[in-house]
Amino acid sequence: MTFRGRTKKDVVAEFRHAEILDAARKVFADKGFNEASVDEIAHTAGLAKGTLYLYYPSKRDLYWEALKSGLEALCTRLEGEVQAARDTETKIRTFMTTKLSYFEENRDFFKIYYAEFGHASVHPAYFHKDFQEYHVRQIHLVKSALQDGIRHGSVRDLPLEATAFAIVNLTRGIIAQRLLGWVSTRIEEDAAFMFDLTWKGIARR
Amino acid sequence: MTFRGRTKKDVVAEFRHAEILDAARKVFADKGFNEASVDEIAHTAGLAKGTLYLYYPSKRDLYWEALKSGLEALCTRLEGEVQAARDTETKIRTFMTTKLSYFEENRDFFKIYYAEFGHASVHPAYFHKDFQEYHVRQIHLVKSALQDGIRHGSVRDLPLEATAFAIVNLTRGIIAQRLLGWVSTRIEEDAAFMFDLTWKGIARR
DNA sequence: TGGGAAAATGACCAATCAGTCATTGTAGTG
DNA sequence: CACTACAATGACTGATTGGTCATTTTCCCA
Repeated sequence: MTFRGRTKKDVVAEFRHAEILDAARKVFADKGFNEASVDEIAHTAGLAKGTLYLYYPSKRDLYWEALKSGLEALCTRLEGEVQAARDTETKIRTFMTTKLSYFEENRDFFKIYYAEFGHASVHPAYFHKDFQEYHVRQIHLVKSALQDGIRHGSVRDLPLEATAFAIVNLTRGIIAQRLLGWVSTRIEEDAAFMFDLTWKGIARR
Repeated sequence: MTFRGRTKKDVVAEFRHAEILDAARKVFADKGFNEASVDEIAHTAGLAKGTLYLYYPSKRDLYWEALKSGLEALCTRLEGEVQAARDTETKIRTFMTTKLSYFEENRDFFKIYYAEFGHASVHPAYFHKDFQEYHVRQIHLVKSALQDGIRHGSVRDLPLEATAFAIVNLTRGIIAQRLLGWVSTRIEEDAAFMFDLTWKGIARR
């Protein structure tokens, strides 16, 4: 019996993959790559170590898949919501708030994601490159919004790349600060203020 | 024979400590904490492993000392130069440019420094707290400058903490981007633009 | 229900490496 | 020069852990 070409076996395998990624994300976020042991990830997923190796060929691969699946979901969501926004102001605001919401729903993922920035230089080249790609996608999204804004006159003439980077980076900062528990303000306040500051900085007057 | 109460032995010991920290910074920056072996650090410093343990009690301690000495120097320099600046505008600009210069002279240190942000949550509590202290010192410096600006009317009324954080974070972003080699623009351009954006965002009009 | 295939298991192996310490080298002193 | 106190060494050890694979369990179909 198959359903859309997928056998029951495929469904089970897919479920296992997702289960393992979830466990991996949890443990990697808690301990970091090196301190996390494959045994612990397996047990968190309710499996034996050997089983885990039937689904992922190495610890590194597992790590990268856990990171990548989160990045893919984040980027897709950002692209969807930002592109749906009407004007530049809303697009920029949406970028910030969407990312913050995603953070609140996926703290584990963000811990891994931001830890990776500090590490990218020690990882193998192929890894680094894929990682960078996701960064570029986000920058590109903001750049497009800014370009529209400049064309329509709501945004002053600015170097696109640098401005987009500043916006992505400010958002990053708010999240990183909260990950480290160095802040007690409400997240909406932070977001609102960050947007105000940004808009004052880039809007035409 | 002593000089200001320090024997020749003390001088040699101090020199060894500095030598080892330098080597440690180099290797940790290159490989990250876990991939760096104590053996490699010792050999980079031109010593045997056992000797290194005469000066630092553990790999972790060595790591923290390498990080801390750099942080101390950075903070001292920032405080000196920023407080010497006359008006708020110059203070903010000085904060940014001084940090960028320090980065260009101490790439190794910054690699460790920024890698640590992603890791702070997995390190022991005492470590985390000391690390945070240096962050607070920088935030405080910028906050004071902003407060002066508000008092004198050059800066609009803003939430100090959040604004200071945004400024520190923007600077961080410029540096991080360059560490990762994701950028080809001249650093002075980046700095000038970043300041322009910030000042437009915070100045009274 | 029985048999065969696929999935799951966890004891095991090999490699790595932080930290130790018995031994060797050296500098200062009388 | 001889002696001592301290600095330096690096072979060694114990602990950890990524990855393997022979064995056991589960599942499915005839």
